[in-house]
Amino acid sequence: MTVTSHDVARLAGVSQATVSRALRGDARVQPHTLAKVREAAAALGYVPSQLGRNLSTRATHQIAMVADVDNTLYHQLIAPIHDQLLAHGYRMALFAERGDETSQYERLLDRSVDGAILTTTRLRSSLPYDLSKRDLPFVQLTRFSDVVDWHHVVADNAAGAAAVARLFVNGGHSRIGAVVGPSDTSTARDRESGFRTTAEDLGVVVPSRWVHRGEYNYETGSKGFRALLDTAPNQRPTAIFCANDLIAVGALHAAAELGLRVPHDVSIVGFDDLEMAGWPNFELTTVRVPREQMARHAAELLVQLIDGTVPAGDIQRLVHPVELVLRRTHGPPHG
Amino acid sequence: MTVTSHDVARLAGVSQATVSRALRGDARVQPHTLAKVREAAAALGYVPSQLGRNLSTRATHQIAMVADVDNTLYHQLIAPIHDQLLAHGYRMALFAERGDETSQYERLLDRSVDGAILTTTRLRSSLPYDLSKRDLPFVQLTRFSDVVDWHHVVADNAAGAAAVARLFVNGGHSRIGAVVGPSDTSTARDRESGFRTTAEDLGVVVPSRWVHRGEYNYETGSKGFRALLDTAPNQRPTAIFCANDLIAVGALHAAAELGLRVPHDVSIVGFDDLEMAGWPNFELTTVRVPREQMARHAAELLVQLIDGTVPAGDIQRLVHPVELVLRRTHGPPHG
DNA sequence: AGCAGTCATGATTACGTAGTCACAACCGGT
DNA sequence: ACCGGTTGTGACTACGTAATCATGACTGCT
Repeated sequence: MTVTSHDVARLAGVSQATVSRALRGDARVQPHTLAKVREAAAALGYVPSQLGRNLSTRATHQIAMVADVDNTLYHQLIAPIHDQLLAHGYRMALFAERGDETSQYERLLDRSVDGAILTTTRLRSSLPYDLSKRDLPFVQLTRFSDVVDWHHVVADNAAGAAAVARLFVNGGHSRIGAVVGPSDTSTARDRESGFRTTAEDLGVVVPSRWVHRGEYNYETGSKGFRALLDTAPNQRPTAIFCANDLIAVGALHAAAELGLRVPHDVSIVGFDDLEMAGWPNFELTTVRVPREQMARHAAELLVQLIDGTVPAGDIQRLVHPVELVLRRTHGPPHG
Repeated sequence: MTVTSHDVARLAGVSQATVSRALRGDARVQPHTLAKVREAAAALGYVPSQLGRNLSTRATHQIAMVADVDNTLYHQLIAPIHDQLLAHGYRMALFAERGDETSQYERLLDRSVDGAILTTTRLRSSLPYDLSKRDLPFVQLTRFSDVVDWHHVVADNAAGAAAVARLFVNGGHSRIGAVVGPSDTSTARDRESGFRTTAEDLGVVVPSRWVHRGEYNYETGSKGFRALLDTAPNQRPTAIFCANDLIAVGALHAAAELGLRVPHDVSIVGFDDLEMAGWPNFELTTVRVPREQMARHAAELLVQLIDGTVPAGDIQRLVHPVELVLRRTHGPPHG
């Protein structure tokens, strides 16, 4: 049924080994032989079996991308990683995060992938620890685990959040709040603490009642904004730091529904600089995270870990600088 | 280095074959033996190699998802397909569409995937034809090729577009235009012709100068809208059908920048009903495509083609009904 | 011309699993 | 006690490739 290298060998009148060598471009095969093999392969429509190749070389040239497929942000990481890996001859298998870490575990260790990029790691995830014990090359992207010190590529979340705090306080705000992400992620921790400690250093305390916490999504922004703003004007913050742009968009919509003008009544600043942040109807002031660059960097690092260019023990902790992008959702406080 | 079933066999004092049977739950192994094997496997941290399994069974339980990773719409197909496949024990490998069809070809035929879902097929793509010749099970999702009649799961694009035409014409519009997708896709063809023929049947001709064509993205919407609307009020259409929501969003922003009120000055209707279409700042009238249902349907069909429940020759042409969603971007013409 | 060295190719084997076949132990019926 | 049948397990092999090792032909040097 399936055409194998043996079939090609038979037709070309050579051995299977020669077919294998010829089609992989081994320099040792005679031009004449090469031509015969190529011709036979083409005549039979031969495509080398990746399965045989995988088993023989103990490498699949496939890497696992563990991501949250419901979240826009991760989609934007997928494309650059895919391309970068492809440039090195690797394919991408997508492993959606669905809460159950144990199910990932076996699938990552069954030799069907040469390495992995983890993007949904929580602070107390043991998956990174387990994988490191088993010598599976992997890189944590955007977030990392506290359980084991391991390679990661992240944004300078603390610095970005600090820049927002300075923007607010230096802009004259003294009543500031935040809608932050889940506390078991390194991004949420670093963004929240970077924001709060910097504000405090500048003399403005962010009270806990003005910090709303939730998942990184639209709904958190919408609900969180209402929780902080739906009260008397003198009881509420005049500036809100949203821990990512999805939250900020939810907050913007909630503001519109509450009849609050942005930035006149309340300043809203996001984080990530998703494409939509720049759209005319948002013009969201936010912190630009060099996602594409980070994604490529992570893919590159992973490939180097796999081929041994970077030894697994030489832990890479790559922090990419971020940049405050000033648009139209921030301003001085009024009233 | 790697722990194999032979290692487990040695420790448990049984044969490799018994290990294989025991861990796959074969009923023929004695409870006593099963316990021994399980214990040995756990002690060694044994994980069955997917590579060995793949080669032995000639199945990978992995399917290829060929998609345009730069397009939001496809991201929303990925999650449901992923989950549906996972429920049947299949993984998903992501193959980004990067123009070069020949490169996909080999990667789909090297036995590393059991089947494929194609979402970026163009009308004259020969890939579906080639794959069908090679007996690779696959399903076309959202779009299909004209080159070969093959399984596909699509929305009723013509009916959806016809509903928009009726909405416009019955709502009193007599000057209507459209911003449509690339002419080499079945979606663009069916949406455009459904719209134009229905409008004509109702007595309103859509002139070619009011039909702008481009890729399915924001920029097409923005440019196309300007091309049709940036002229004297009596020279321009009062209603625009956008062939998808991304185009509609681009059009909405262009309208805002041109100072045109929607729907007072111009009605804008999209297609797809992306999540953002319902956001408070858009409230886009559009045609709802049951993406999730279609995606699951395609995944289900593919699994059935692979396991033979549906014979490859029994071509499935599944057309999902669509629904007009009336929001705030359509209305009667003024002036 | 003889010999070490190179080169192209073939023969054989490994990779890790699952499937086939063989076999020994045991069963119950006569 | 003999025999056909069942049952659990082991031995062996296939899957398709790449790597290792072997071999015979040829090269260039003396």
